[in-house]
Amino acid sequence: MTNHSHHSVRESIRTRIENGEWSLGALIPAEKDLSTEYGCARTTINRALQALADEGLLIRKRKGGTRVCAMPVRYAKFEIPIIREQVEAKGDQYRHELVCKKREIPPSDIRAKLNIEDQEKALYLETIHFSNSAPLAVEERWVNTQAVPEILQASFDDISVNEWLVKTVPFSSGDVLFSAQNMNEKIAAALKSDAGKATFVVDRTTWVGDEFITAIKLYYQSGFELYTQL
Amino acid sequence: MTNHSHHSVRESIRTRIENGEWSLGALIPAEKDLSTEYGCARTTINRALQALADEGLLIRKRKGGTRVCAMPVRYAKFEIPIIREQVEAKGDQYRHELVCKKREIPPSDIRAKLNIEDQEKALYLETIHFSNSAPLAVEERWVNTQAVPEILQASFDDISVNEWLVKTVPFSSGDVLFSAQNMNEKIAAALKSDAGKATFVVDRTTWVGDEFITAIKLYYQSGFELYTQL
DNA sequence: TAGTGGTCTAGACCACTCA
DNA sequence: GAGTGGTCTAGACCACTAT
Repeated sequence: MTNHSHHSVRESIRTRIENGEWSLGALIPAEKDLSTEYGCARTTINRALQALADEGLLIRKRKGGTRVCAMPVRYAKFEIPIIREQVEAKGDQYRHELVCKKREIPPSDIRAKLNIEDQEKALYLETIHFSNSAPLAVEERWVNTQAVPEILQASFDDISVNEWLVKTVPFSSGDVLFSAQNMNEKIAAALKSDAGKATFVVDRTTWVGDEFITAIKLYYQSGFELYTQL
Repeated sequence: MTNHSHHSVRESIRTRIENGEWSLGALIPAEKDLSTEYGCARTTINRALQALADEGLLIRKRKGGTRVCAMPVRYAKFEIPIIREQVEAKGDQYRHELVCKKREIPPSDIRAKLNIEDQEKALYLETIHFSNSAPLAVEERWVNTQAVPEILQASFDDISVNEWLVKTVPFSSGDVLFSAQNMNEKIAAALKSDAGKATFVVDRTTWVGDEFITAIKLYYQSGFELYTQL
């Protein structure tokens, strides 16, 4: 086989693994042997195998060689969606409504998450997101104003808080917690639903470097689904 | 700066982006210029920039050059967990109970998902997963026995259906749907909870090549959380 | 058409780790 | 110590696309 391109080599190896040519945990040929077999440079084989190792299909060790992963772990990768885009992707019209904006001392769990000192105030914002004038999600957000003082001057008539932050601190890190909860009275009222209905909850904390920016809790309308692929 | 390694170059560029040296959508220097600046081969720069492009931080076009992504999209990546490991990772003891196993014609939505013909039977399995003898999740699973006929001979005393499938068809593709639902009477009974409580639902379809293997619906105990990082 | 990224090569050296 | 993967280099050619 004379195959030139790390893509084709990668897919070829992937197919051979899926077809069971090498079983779980088995050693596959060394890079130099594969480079002979495929008739290309070792660099090309290396590139292909590294990609498969990144995917979790292979495990590679110097001297130990390359093995088919014995405990294949499936990773799912999905976008943390911007709600406006979620809505507009469906062809619906997006709208949001800021229902609360105040500066006050956050509760202790938020203080801990955002690393805010005891008597320090933060900005609290509550937004309802609409899809075709039906409420899609309620957003409760605390912003660490020490980290992003400019936000106190921003108005959120045109863009949502989230979009403002994405533009201002675009490359942040974060963690996310998904769960299912029963709506309380307040959330149910905002979503024009009934208390007790199941709501998909996304709880997210965001930081840049070692500064915590914001903590968000999103309650989605009942029936909401998050899709992804393996 | 004389820096030799695509890792360090990658992190250096990442930091420069995060620090706003190049703004959203801005053009960054061409590979050959960066290779001069960093004092390394163009290949090394290429490797670093490709990695950042994979992450979604950069957008690259031939002739058009490399730009900081104007609409940064955050990706979350997480493992599709094997329940046993989820449980044992917490130091708890795992146990499962097969409460139903039968061959019958699946409902139409399952037939569509698994591409099963109208009068064809499939295998239905219902399992309860326990963590320290407290029910953690209920699993409803349909298996396409035309794709995996060996499963009819397997007993599931030691390992769960999921683990059997992972071992037998390790490298499958799939899609996943997360949602929040209110427990119905049956699920609530299995989880020793109450009907109406919110349950985190994972709905997953798995295939190999163009053959559909299995469709799973997992109902998690109320309070369950799925964690991931950005 | 010219400039950019995409890729391949051949060779080299290093780092790790198994025996 | 020896065999494996990890990485870098310098040069080359190609593919795409903005102008």
